[in-house]
Amino acid sequence: MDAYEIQSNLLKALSHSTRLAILDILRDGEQCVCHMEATLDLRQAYISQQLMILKQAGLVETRRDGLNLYYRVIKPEIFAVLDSLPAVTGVRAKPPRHKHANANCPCPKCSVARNLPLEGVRVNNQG
Amino acid sequence: MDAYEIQSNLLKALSHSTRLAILDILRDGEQCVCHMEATLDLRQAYISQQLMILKQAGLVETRRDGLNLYYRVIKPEIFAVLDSLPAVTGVRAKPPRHKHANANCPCPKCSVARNLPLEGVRVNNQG
DNA sequence: ACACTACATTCATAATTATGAATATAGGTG
DNA sequence: CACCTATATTCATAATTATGAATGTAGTGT
Repeated sequence: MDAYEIQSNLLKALSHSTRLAILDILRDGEQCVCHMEATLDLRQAYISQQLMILKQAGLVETRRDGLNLYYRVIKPEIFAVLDSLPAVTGVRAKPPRHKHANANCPCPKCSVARNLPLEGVRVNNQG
Repeated sequence: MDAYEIQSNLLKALSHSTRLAILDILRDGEQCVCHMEATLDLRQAYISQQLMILKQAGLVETRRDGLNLYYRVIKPEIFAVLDSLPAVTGVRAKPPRHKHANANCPCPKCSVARNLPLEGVRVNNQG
């Protein structure tokens, strides 16, 4: 496989809007699948498929913590690739933001972000 | 079409080894189709197809000069995209070089580069 | 061991892309 | 206008990708 094929394979792995969104989510560091599911509002199986493609391309890795699998980018250099696109296209995506209020993502990060009491802890309900 | 789709469309236009090679050829400025044909050793119709894809993606433009059509990149920013790839892949393609000695590309640039006498001009043949 | 949770995989098919072969066209020249 | 050259387009099909539906599996708690 010559250099151009290798580069084009990388580009193919990147050239999908869902995968671009996933990578943007991973800019802030590792995130679990359920987080992406809630953020992108897409089916879990679908996201998993896209994650597999990124994994096979050698762009992401996983870490298990209990039930949750956390994905992270292992080639931060791809962000330089992504960041070079707006100069060509003239558009810049604003990273998808998980609306914690509506989502019911059970992963630790989201529970905290949502400012919900942790299990077993109770705050006084006013109303 | 949202920003991610636009970006992924650009990436799709780039994610093909022949098109990457064509763009590298165009780094030095405009080139005619016959030049690419000789350089890449690919059929004319095939190259023309790839050029159409680059054109539809808004990356290249043409200029006619007599019989020859010269293609040039109109978004030099794409070179920044291409240049960001080696850091991820670890490989760097060396731009395809047209071997003037073997090729018989009739375009002006190539004739000159080959150091051949122009039409009608004769140098003394030794032998 | 059982049930549940978080995630992965397989299967099927629709959609798109890749690419060769053949043919068309536009511009130039005599 | 007839013909040549450089390039484009159309057609057909193989190959790949996209994506939903269904199902499988590993880890966790009881």
